[in-house]
Amino acid sequence: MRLSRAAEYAVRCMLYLSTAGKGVLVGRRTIAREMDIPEQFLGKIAQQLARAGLIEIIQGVKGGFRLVVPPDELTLLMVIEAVIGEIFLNDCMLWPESCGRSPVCKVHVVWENARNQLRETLRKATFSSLITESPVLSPDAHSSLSLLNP
Amino acid sequence: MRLSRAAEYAVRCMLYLSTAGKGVLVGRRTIAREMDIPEQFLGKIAQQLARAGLIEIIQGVKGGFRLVVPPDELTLLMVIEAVIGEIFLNDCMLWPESCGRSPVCKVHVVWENARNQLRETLRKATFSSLITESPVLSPDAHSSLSLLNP
DNA sequence: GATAAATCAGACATTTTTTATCCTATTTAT
DNA sequence: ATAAATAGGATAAAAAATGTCTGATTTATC
Repeated sequence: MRLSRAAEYAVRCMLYLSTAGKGVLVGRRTIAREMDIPEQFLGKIAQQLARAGLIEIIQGVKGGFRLVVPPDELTLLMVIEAVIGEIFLNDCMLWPESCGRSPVCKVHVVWENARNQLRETLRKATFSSLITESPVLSPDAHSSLSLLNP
Repeated sequence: MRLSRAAEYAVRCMLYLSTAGKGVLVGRRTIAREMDIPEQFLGKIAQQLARAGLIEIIQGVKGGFRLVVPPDELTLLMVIEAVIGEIFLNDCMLWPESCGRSPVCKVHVVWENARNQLRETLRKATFSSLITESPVLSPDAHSSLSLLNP
């Protein structure tokens, strides 16, 4: 019932890119170092974010990632579902036909409500709201100052 | 991000016991058969439900399970957390000290809200409300009639 | 054009979690 | 005593998650 680490990494990455600003190119290594993400793993996650149209990946020397969606249109839900797929809280909701109890059973109604609530909460959380007046980096990430105070 | 099958089984088991009524003894094999749960696995799950004080396990010939809590006081939250532990949606909320971003970062506020909402929704869902006017058994479970129409 | 720095993409490895099952012991009605 | 039922620890099997390795590709720069 927990968020995967990959999704948590994705959020961290997008927080960093949001702080940098839409369209600003940041190297993969930089993000990995600043946000405590295994660099190769970040590569995999970035592919998913790119496929979802949230970032653009630039190859070659001076390559890296850049935010495509403006932070005030980017939501936690978009980032998380880009990585873990559409959120479902239980199986029978995902494959109602395999359960046989779905349309009639009130349990599924509860779960459906819970799911909708959760997704709505995550949809309301834009990255611009998440980075305002709130440090995104851990206290010991000194070098981040180069980004925040250019 | 999905509910474990064990928790789903637990819910099914409690739905059956709730239909039977508080204090009514039902054999493990019966529940397993009627609710499509592997019998040995159900045994394991029942131990957790018993430890949480939700059911009582009777050994010996004519043994089985019986509901301790009345269905109108029994909630989805109680059953699910008895099996999977207290619900947390992400790690940093569970071990804030390991993250270093917890108290300041707004992401965690969002997740905390989401968590509270989810738990509240599940807390409001009592088993008495879940079994009223709603068939709990799959259509092909003929033998269930012996329980429902004694 | 050659080189070096960067990412891509698929395969592979490792670890953790989940989902059971096996087997012996224990309990209890008859 | 016996037989039917569950307990509980050990173990197995499967699935998912978390990375890592390696060769290919892209691109700025010399």
